[in-house]
Amino acid sequence: MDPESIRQSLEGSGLRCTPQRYGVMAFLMEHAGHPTAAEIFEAVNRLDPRSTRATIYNNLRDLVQAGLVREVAVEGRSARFDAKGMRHHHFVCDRCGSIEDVEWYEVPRPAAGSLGKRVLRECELIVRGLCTRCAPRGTLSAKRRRRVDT
Amino acid sequence: MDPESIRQSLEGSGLRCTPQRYGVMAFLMEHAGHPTAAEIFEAVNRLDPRSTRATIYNNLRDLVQAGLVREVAVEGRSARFDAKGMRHHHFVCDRCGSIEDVEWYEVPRPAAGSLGKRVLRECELIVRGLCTRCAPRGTLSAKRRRRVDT
DNA sequence: ATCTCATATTAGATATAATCTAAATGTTTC
DNA sequence: GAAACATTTAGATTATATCTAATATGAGAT
Repeated sequence: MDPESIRQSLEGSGLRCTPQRYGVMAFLMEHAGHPTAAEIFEAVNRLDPRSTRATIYNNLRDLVQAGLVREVAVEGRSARFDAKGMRHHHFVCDRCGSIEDVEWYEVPRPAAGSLGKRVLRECELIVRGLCTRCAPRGTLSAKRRRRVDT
Repeated sequence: MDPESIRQSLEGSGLRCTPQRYGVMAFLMEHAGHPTAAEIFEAVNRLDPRSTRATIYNNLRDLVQAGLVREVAVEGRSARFDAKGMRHHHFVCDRCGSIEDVEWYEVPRPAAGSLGKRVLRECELIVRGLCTRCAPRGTLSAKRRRRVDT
């Protein structure tokens, strides 16, 4: 990923290109696996410059607000983050919570009438199921399902 | 909402119809506003029988697992819960995090090829924007946006 | 009706995720 | 280089959810 283009997209969005912020953005662009904040924290801190947890969260929030990064909430798990590159939908694994991209295709929007006076901004599709790592093993039946490492 | 039919849907799913569990289920069926666990806890405990937080969470988990209730995760906010009645999509307010139902309509599923060996279970649409309470006031621009009461 | 036992509930502790605070540091503007 | 502003930091704090181990209870069997 070209460092200069990262710098430009940050500054183009009114964000200063600090080493820490650059690190978060660059990591997200190089790792499309939808990491959690904790994973980003760990990965970034194996390199330089190191960041504190608060800085990671601050920068993720700024990047999301600037529209450069998308945050995806998953039931019962930590949020995951995703550099907005090509448009795509999301596949969420019901078992391990991992997120993968699904090739983009147009989805019809709800009729204006059914929305009333609400303002529609975005329309996103979440596909749920079992990822390839989880599928062969099928569904867990244990009542209190334990988290699974991603 | 007919008490007997609630009892039956619980038992039909292999869940004992305890007063606490019944209370959670009945509350969700009577309040389609997608309450959070905390809201359910509060509401249920204004009546009898009272439940502890753990019981509310246990029952919500059991109900979700039994397929009677849906959990909806929202970025940066607590999970919300929804008795599965008629099929519908969800509208999430970007500003206050509230969830409203959007009339159901069929959405095309991703091509099998693009999913690879993943198992598709469900396909849900999330519509984002501003709810009627938030829309007139427009988008907040404050950098550190505060939570808003729902 | 009562016995039995897996299931459910409880209080409180604990874990996890995310945010806040206040001070220090870095950057830009004049 | 001083003022104004933005960012980072360490650590405390909050919010959300889960766990633990003891106790209670519902529902089928007797």
